[in-house]
Amino acid sequence: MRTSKFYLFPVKEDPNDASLVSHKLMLRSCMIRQSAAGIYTWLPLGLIVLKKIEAIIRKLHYEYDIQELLMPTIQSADLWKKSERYSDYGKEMLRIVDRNKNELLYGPTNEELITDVVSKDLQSYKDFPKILYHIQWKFRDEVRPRFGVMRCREFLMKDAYSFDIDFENAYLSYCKMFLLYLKIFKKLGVKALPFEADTGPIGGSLSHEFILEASSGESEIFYDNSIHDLNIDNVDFNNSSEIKDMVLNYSKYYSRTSEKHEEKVFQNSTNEKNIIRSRGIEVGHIFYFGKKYSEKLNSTFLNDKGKTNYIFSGSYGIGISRLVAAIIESSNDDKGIVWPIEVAPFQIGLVNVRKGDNLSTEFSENFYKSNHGKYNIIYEDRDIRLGQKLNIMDLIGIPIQIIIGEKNIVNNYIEIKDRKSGKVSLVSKDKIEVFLKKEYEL
RNA sequence: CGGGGCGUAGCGCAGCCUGGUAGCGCAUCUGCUUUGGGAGCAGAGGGUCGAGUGUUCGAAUCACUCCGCCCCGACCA
Repeated sequence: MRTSKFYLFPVKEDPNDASLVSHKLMLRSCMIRQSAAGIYTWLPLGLIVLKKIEAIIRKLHYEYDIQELLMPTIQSADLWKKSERYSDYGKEMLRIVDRNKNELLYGPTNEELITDVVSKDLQSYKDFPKILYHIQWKFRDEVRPRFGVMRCREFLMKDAYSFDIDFENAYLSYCKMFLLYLKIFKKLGVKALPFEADTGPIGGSLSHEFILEASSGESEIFYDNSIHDLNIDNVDFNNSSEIKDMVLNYSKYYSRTSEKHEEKVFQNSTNEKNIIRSRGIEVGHIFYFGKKYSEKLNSTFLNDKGKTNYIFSGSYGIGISRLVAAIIESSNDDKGIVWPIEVAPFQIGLVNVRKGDNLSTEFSENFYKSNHGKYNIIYEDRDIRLGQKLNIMDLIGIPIQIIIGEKNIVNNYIEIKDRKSGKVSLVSKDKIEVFLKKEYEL
């Protein structure tokens, strides 16, 4: 993408309405625009990031046979009355009445709906297990929306739902999702840890929150620092006992949110030098709730003895729109956003220092034309001052900045700047690909 | 839902107390000069001062009502 064509209107000054760094940077970098309290428009730059996160999540779900579907944003109140959550969910739920005076609602979550959908198809024990997910906009009428897309009313969530024949299998699904979530966050370049958590209005008996450590986070967390040493890279997802053992390994280390925190247990189970008390942003939440919804909605199947049983379920959410803000919150500096390369809107920022210099412009044009299919490039091709070009690249957090200027190009060199470290490398123009491969595995 | 603050040009703000028909910086447009980290000079365009009602000869300014947004707390993905 050329900046001369891209919808990008960065601003220098901090917006008045924002207090959180991520919120300020998202507004300044032209990623989002507010439309009402807790409701935002995603502008091209922001949407690219959102889509990148979606793509990574989709890919990993697909690898583990978890299939995507798409449920509506608007749901009928009937199912919610059956599950008795129509009244329980309270004012958080946005209620709508249609022209025929039918009660509808803008979905805050989808347990009822998906349970209803699958119960018509999953009739035999042979049809299990199944895990389905969708990526859909949700609406929760927050008491106090704040911090930009961090706590907004309309937000994008990936929510998955597992269906099993008994507790044993349902627990295995839970464990699979537990590890999958760790995998996803790692792939996103984000350090999120699992914490024992409250189940809230979703209900159930087993629950973990995945939290990204950040001082501005709303969750208070307590954990054993050794949990960082655990590594899931070599777990075989086709081996049930390996999966369960790995989750068990995690549960050996103390890691709880404030709702579940017990100071004495913490101190007795954790080596003093490993005690971490901190804050963080909840980016994922998984629940096991068994028959809670299948009983209310009468979702049953026949087991191998021909007997009718209720389906066992769990649900698994990742706040995609919140993740965007959370990543920025944990990765920024005084110049702006520092994207992990995995989710950066563009991997490479190609900066032509001076449009008037023929050699630089010719090389920049050629490099862009022959490489924008291979790499994700934003090409600064405008005739503006260098300071602006570089500051914008830094603000919007482009990880690799290739700078083409007359001083170096006459000697067949270009500069490659690393956004995170600020390190600038002088690279021969024929060795760019080698350099990118070696340094960034591109 | 309790407490506080704010609403004036695309953005950030001043003006309000003490009423007299709106100003600054950034951004935008034009011209010239500049050109390796958000340039300089000269000029230009852009505002029913959140909405309504009232007081007044006269309201951005005073009073009342409403709306919107932000922050702190309680609550929550």
